[in-house]
Amino acid sequence: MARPAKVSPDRILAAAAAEFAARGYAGARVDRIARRARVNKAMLYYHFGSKQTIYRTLLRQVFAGAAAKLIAIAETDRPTADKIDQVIETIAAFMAEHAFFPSIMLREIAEGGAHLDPETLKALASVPAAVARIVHEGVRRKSVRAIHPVAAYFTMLAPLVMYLGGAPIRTELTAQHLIDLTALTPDRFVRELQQSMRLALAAPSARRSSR
Amino acid sequence: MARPAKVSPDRILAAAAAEFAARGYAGARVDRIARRARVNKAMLYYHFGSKQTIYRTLLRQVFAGAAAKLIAIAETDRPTADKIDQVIETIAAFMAEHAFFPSIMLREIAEGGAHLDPETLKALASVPAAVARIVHEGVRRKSVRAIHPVAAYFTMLAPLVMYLGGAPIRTELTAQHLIDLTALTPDRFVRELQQSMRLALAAPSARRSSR
DNA sequence: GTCTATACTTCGATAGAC
DNA sequence: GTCTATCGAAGTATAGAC
Repeated sequence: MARPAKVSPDRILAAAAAEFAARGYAGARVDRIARRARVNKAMLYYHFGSKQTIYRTLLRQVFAGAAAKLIAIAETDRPTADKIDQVIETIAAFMAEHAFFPSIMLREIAEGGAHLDPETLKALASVPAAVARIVHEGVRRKSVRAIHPVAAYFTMLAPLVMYLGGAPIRTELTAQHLIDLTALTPDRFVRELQQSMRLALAAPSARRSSR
Repeated sequence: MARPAKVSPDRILAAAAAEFAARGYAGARVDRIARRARVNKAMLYYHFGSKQTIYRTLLRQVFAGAAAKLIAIAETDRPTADKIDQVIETIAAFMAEHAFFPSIMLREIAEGGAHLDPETLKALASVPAAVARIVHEGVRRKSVRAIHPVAAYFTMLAPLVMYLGGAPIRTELTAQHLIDLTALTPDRFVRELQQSMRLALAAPSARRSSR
């Protein structure tokens, strides 16, 4: 559902992703989605039936895609510290590939899931669930300090989502000379975050290493 | 601009805060703001002139309020580690007092500042600026490890914003039995985050303490 | 499957009486 | 300052020809 997309529904979903990310559910315009997808608006209703259905289909796909990658990491049998490193890297890569994902995630959290049906909510929930599972295992094995897995989830992924989703406003703030972002590339940000999380989550016995 | 509010404009701003937080700029309805504020819609236009002006006025106030608290912390002469602890605590308290703040912040980041004028952008920028200043000072004094101050800002505050702003959706996920939030109160979350940040940001020489 | 034209609704904003 | 009534624009969705 990413960039190429030859079939109508896929092109529509790709266009919808950009529109919903930039404007939010309420701000998104069906006409604009149709135009961006280069399909007639009637086609869009022919395939999906409503704006809401497009939105839910899109979110279900993207949450399921992200969760699948995290679950694959969880099922590895590597040390938890490595898995956490991978979670950060993998989500960063996923968001780089699906640039609309951070914005939509930020908006949906703020929205309280108002536009989501139970199935889509379930897909959304599988993301923190997968991360929490990894952290929980680490805590059980005493390689991660005693922390609530959901607290760890937010500590790990919220910075990533807000940093990557905040790219447009940072551009704006930089243009107005209101903030100094010298040398903070996305790549460096990811490495800084990995480092911070290694330090923040390591069990006391496992501390000292900073790689 | 918080809860009590006797004068019309203040009541309008308080109502607008709730409406914008719950629905976003595009989703917010002027009629609903007027109703919530128990003023006639015409009064609302009499005082503010447009939906956009209400939004900008609100955001300028709230960002300035948050930044003021952070600047006060920055100007203290306590150890940086303590200041960082205080930043987390203070922002958490500020968001508890202004429950609409996290949602609006999440939305505005996703929106890329589309509805903001330069002055409001400046108010927004003063929040990360204050935090970055504290971190930068710590790095200079070698009590904080070498990290980009803006990276540290996101690592510290994004979890707080997403966790607190995500309260509605967590309620939803909990009701559907899709996530386990046993024992993760906001208070515990704040303490976990403070702990994580102490571990993540301490300079190598200053490590070992976990209080 | 595809398109044009349009029905129906909602919403931001204002006119104008008091 | 306050209210009622309403305008005009914009938006989702659909009917119906091809």
